[in-house]
Amino acid sequence: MPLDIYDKIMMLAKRRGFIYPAFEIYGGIAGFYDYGPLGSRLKQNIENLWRSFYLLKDNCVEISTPTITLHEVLKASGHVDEFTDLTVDCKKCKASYKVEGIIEEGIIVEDAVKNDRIKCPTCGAILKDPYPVNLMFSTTIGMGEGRAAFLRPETAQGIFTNFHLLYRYAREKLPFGVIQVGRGYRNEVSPRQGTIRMREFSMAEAEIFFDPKDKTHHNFDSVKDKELYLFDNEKEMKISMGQSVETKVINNQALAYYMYLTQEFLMSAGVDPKKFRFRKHASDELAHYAQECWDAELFSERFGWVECVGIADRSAYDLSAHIESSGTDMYAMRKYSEPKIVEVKKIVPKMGALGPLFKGKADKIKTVLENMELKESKKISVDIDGEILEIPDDCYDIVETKEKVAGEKFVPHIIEPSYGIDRILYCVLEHNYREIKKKGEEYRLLKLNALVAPIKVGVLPLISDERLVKVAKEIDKNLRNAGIATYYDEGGTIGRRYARMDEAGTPFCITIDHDTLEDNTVTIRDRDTTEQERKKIEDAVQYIKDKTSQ
RNA sequence: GCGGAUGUGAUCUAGAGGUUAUGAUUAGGGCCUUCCAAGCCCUCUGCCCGGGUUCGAUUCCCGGCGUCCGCACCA
Repeated sequence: MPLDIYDKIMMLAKRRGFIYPAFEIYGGIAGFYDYGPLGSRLKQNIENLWRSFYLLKDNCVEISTPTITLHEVLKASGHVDEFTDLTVDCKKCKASYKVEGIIEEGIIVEDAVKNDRIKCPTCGAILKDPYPVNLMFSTTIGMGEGRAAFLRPETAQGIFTNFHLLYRYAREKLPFGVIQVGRGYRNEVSPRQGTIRMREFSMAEAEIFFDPKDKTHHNFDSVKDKELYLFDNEKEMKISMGQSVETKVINNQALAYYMYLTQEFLMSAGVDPKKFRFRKHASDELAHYAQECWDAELFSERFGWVECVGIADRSAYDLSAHIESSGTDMYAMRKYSEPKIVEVKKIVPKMGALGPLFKGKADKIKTVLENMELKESKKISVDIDGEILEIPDDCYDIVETKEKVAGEKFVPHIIEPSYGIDRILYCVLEHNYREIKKKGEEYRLLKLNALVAPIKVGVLPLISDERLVKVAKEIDKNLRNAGIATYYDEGGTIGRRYARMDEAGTPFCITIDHDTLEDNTVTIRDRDTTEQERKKIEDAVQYIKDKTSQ
């Protein structure tokens, strides 16, 4: 079989130090890859470019939380239950299935298991002994029993569990956004598509907290004429931001805005616009927490359309879950323009009467009474640990007071753009890989965008003449001191060195020749045109800086 | 997870039950060299792992792991 583009990219990636299979000397393990020197830097550059969009353009803040996450967090978030699939194998035809997927409609999984109602969809045999499969890596914290924990399947929960603190940090104003860049872990059943599906992967997530009554975005007007490439599972369309929200193709401004930001980011990272689209999730493929979700998909010649970014409206799901499960107040306040005066009828317990009558239970009764909604019925009874107690009239007063109410409490909604960095990185490599013929010979190059290229400039003395080498090394040092990633090379011929830089995706090369010694000029070679321009050394440095800084 | 195919330096590849396992590319050193993988000389790196059969296994058999294809899975 001829090598396809994936094979070629993985070959180049390994040879040039972008991507290696992890633990290869011990046989390797599916779903794990190492980033080599160039890959690491490319990944960092992509991540930092992403940060510049969210931290600077959108004014989010960044936090960093542990990858090991307490069981309680993921139980509350729904991952423990939703990530666990009851699986069953057919001994006859050796297939395995999710129980949920193959039982008759309307039957509960537990009942199906109990009553032998799971049939193999292929051969019809009755299937027995289902077993749970959880896609999260589990571990324990501490010695002995310890506390149950998982490696996080997403970075988002680390942001949610800090919401009340971050809300204070944002000085109690919505909307605000928090980002996190880090590793996530999923114990995939059979990861098979290189860095597209890894068991440990890098993700960049933003969680933007909104008042559910106001999902507008303050930048929306300035970009409302920009167009988005959308695919609603039937047809592709190009539609302006403003129109997409008006016609409810996209539910709200905020969602549309982060889609736009995503599109801009991916283009700056060097994605081919012809291999990009947003696809809307059908209702049956939505994650357990999502209300609406758009994926940014990038086209791979090997893998087809690959989901690289998910932009979901998670509504109040996560914060509500953590409020209920932890008891922490994670509400936000919608302040009235002026405080409202509200007349309130309150029950004020008389402890002098309650105490002697109910003794040890009096304190609990007091708490219940104080939090009770006052109803019309005359008799008041309370439920204390399952015991219904009637409270005589003389144990409390009903007091009418006027209270100032500053606003109403609500659970913020969350819009979550979530990026799979490794997938984006692979697609960027694939979209920018070129093969051309040079003098009849195969010639490979990576046309990486200068913003993300791991090496910004190759510094090359035309020949290994001592005088040229000396100047070249000096220029190289100055460039690095100016914060520009360089690669100094004096080995072999100049053509070979250009070729090396082309394969590494380096956008520029500075060549030091004999004229340099005369007049302090160098040539700058452009990777994509191979054309050269002669400039003063200082101008060349400035030129490279301008072209490559994020 | 199931079935099939497959595994030789960093990369691509030849090979046979038996001395020191091909060739090319890359990489390193040298000569040469005033702009796109030129040439010449030298050099480094390898039979996926474990077990079995055999006097002898990188080669045959079994298992594991990796990769690829199909099925299932991918919240």
